[in-house]
Amino acid sequence: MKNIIGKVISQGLDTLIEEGLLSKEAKDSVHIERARDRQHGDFASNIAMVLAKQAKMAPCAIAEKLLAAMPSHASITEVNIAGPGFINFKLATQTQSAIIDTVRQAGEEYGKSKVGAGEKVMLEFVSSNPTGPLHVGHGRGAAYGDALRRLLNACGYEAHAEYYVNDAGRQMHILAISVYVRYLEAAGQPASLPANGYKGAYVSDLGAALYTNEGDDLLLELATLFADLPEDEEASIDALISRVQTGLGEKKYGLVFDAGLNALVEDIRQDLSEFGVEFETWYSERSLVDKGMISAAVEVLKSNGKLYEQAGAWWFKSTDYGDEKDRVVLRANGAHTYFAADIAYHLDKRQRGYDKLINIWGADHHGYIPRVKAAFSAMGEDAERLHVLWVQFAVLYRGEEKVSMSTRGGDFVTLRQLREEVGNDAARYFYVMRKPEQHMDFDLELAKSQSADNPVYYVQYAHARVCSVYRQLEEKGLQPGVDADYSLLGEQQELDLMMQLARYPEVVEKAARDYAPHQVANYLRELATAFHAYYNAHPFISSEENLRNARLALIDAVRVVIACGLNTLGVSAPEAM
RNA sequence: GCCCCGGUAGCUCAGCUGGAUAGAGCAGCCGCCUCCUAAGCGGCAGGUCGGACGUUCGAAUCGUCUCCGGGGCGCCA
Repeated sequence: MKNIIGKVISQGLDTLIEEGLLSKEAKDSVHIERARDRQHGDFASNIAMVLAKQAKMAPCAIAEKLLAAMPSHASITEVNIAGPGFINFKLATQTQSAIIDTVRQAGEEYGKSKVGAGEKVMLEFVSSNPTGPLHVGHGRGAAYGDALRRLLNACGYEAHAEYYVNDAGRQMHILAISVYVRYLEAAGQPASLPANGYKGAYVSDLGAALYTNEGDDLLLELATLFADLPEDEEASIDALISRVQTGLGEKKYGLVFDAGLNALVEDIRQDLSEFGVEFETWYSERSLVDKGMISAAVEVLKSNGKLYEQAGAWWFKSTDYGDEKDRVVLRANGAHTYFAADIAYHLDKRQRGYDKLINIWGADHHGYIPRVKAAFSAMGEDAERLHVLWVQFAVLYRGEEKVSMSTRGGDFVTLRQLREEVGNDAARYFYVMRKPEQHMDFDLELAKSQSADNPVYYVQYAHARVCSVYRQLEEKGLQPGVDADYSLLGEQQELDLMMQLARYPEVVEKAARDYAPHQVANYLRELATAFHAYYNAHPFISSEENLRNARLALIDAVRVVIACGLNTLGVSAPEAM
């Protein structure tokens, strides 16, 4: 429809250009949008106002000349000039109603496009440290990342989801030590968890399970283990880690370490899977180390002249790329930093053939973005290929009270708890209905007690209502007709619905381009509103067969689009509620 | 101190590649089930788009400054 109008305007401009009123560049400025207000028609163009300056004419005067120069078209029933110089177009009903068949024929393919042209996209998200179960903050990243993947795939990209498992850092050793202390307790030993160890109940469960499996094999002399630990909390736990490591030896320590790691990764995987979020790959940080990829990456940077040595450490010149300060990649003690691993990881993503890399990080990591982009460039990659998006935290409230969230302290609401309370659909919709960079107040009391007010039900209800109408039809022994006369659909609500249906592919494309699934959620609410209004205003199962068939076809198209949209968000479209 | 994100109706938020009277949900008030699910619909009320200046025919939208809220600035991950 837009194309038709564009063509008409373009032809009109050609005439004016020939007459010397406008220059050839005028045609580059043609912009057509859907009219905001019904009264303005269906589409509008601001071309006359844009060209006013260049032509040294009043917008309305240009509009009038253009109007006279534009050829008529069967699909356009009305053209007029309004406001400061908008040209409004009204389309023929039969042109608009064609969308009904378009939608129904496309089915679940409706709205999909090929704009991505098969570009391989790596979407990395959640990637929470496997030191505890996912909490509601991670849920937002999961819902957002997965919706984005679905959106990109709908637009012809080949998007894969990856979870980067941080299984190589100090935090994992702290988890191991926490599990070990709980193991000792399970063995009846009077051990005590360091102040900054992981305190969640799941750690006790892991310790107890470890005792069940290994018995007394992993016991160490308590007196020497806990004697004379440094006063500083961090130093203390580091000392404890190294004592347990040497005391147990590599193999036994590995048992303890893996007991925590494997159980938690599996727990996270299952949690996400139940949430409808599946990852193509789970990428281990340790595997980067084991394959020597970190040293390889460091060597590349060294040979590119991007590293220098100072105070025994190797620094990356990220300031050359606009970062605030240079960053350490190899510490004085020889160990690589997390940053070094990340450099190798991003290089590996490219080497695995991904054209575009999208990372979704929590807001607490945003200061980290410049150095990663810097390193990416320094490796000879195009920084434009790397997009780092970040989601703001969901600040949790229980009524008026803010809920503190600390994984170490074990005081947090898990994603699983949230899902059980409000259900997957409500949780997912709630998460993605806000744009990611918006701070989000997540009131648990509200989500739990008033879950029926969640907008997801409003949209799902529209879908269920259409299904219900078709069930009613069947009960009355009627069949939806094959031939429907759409010219009977002239009611305002019917035209509104057709317009909404036609808009869906544009919404999907824009949402994918903006990395903004919330735009789909907003659209669905608008479509559902239009449907509910229609439902209340007009009976569908009317006695007049032609009208009935036309209306049934229209609402079936609505059902199809709602299902498409909900699916894009990872939310189900129930046939009954 | 520097950097990033937010500041739009009582509350939670859309709108932001400039465009016509600034939108939705919730909360409030008034109506609507002999009729396809009332998890619904119709109506009323509610706004200095944080503030100032600037750019423009036109600014919630762009620029500069400023105020408020949140976050980030490790040889942590």
